[in-house]
Amino acid sequence: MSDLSSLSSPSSSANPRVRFAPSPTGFLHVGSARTFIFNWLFARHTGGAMILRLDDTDVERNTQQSVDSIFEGLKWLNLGWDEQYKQSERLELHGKVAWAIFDKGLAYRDFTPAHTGEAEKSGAQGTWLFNPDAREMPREESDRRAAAGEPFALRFRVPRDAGETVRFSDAVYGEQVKATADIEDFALLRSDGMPTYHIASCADDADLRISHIIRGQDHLTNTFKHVLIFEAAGARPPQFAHLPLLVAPDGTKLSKRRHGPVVSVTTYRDAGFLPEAFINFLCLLGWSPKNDRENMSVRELTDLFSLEGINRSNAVVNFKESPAVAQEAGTQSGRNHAIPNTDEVRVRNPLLISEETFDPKALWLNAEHIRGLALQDLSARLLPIVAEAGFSVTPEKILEITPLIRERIKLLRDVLTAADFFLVDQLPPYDPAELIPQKGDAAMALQVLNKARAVLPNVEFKHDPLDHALRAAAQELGLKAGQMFQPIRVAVCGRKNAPPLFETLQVLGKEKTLARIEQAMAKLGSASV
RNA sequence: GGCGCUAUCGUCUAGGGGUUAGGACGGAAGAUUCUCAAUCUUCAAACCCGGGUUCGAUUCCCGGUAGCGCUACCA
Repeated sequence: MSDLSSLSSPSSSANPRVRFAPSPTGFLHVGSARTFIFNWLFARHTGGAMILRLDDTDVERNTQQSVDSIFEGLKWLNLGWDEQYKQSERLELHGKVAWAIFDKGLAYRDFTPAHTGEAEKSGAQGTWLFNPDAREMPREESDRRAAAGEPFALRFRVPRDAGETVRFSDAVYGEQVKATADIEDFALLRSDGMPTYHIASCADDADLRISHIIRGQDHLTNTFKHVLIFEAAGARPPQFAHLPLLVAPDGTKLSKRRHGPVVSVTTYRDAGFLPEAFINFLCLLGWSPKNDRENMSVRELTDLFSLEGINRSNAVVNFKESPAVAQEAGTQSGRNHAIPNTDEVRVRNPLLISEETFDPKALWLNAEHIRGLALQDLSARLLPIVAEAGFSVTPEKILEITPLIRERIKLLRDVLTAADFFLVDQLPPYDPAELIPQKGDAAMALQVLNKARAVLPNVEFKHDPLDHALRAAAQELGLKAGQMFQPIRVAVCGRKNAPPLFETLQVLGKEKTLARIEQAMAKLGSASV
């Protein structure tokens, strides 16, 4: 009954079944997100099923906060999944499979106390394979000590015959072979009875009829152990596909502590990335459609995705370490770098992340996707951001503003800085000198504004009439168009860099425009006296 | 230390025994425009090192080096 052979041979025509199996011990980071995405893409491309499984057998380190963070991130990705499981609710299965392996003589009890860890970890560590005393312990003695209540771990009895090998074929890395002589007798069950990752994962993969395991390359060498487990449990190993790892610019693996919030999915969300752009970006790290396409929708990615397009070398997420993080890392070097809460603080202040922190390509792709969005769609995504920032604007107003900023923002949150002057009643203070046009002086600025104030009340606030009126005005004053437009632009926007003038005035409206021109003139007057 | 994986512009990548080694981001310059963007054009920028195989290697093989991973009763 506990043998998995009956469970594990789906008919060959069955649709693929893949899983994403995060362990809730931290925030959902970009590497995990990419693994999820590749699995999802593979499932959708092949018409298979996507399964989400929480690998939560490490009760010590699991947190609800982490579970929440994972779901939060996945929800934002908006891809979904078909089935959902939790390993902690499947412990019985794991135990059964482990003991079935034991019953076949392929596992044994090890009464040696657990390693305390660090001691033999660094440097001089030899190649530990197993404790002969435990491995060779007669079954009677083992049973007796277990019956007496002595704690033990259950270990896999890795074959030790000379020349024996374990092999599997990886869809990305090709044929893999390893001598069993190089594989230690790994644990299946801990002394508290809880399953280890290896047995829980394999038992579930077999039971859930997972056909393809697509996961990070950090599991490549673990896979030999897993093949051993599958075979011992009488299950056929699934197809494996290992993904190259995502690493930081310094080549080390992504870590919240070292690299800050840029490795957390929700940071991208909060900074105003479009989920489809973020997905697009992640797909380009370690995978290529091989046709020079870069900007792709989720639909296109699904069509194009294949395991063959995955490459084998680690990819750098080219972010910049934020100054705060870098500085702190410097301060901490050589110390025990265990400052709690700092991660949390940064994660809760996503706005501290400056645009330059992100991988420039991610930013570019986001801008591309933003430009590709329909106006209605974009404005609908902008609205909540504006509202959350405390501005009360109507959807109609945002819709009017959207085309003016669409080509000028890289992140959704940029709406707050790109369209600020549409949103506020009172312009924040600015330097009156900004009002002075090229090759002009304060008098010219005043002259321009004065003219505008005279002309504008009688103009219809639409692009063309404004265009004609203001160009005519410039001509009358003997000024270049640019010299005419700049003082007005600064008067209404509070800065030189802004969307095209006529559209801006149209959206702003006559009343506000005239009021701001008035204020600008006052500023100039008081500044020059 | 042992075992494994990897190596093309700064970054993501395409390619592959003979190529001007392609694309993209970023950078630089220019065009355009009422500023800023967007857009367009152009430029700079790479096959880790050493052997071997070969008429010919960046490509295939071996070695080195480097990076990464695994080496837990973490996952």
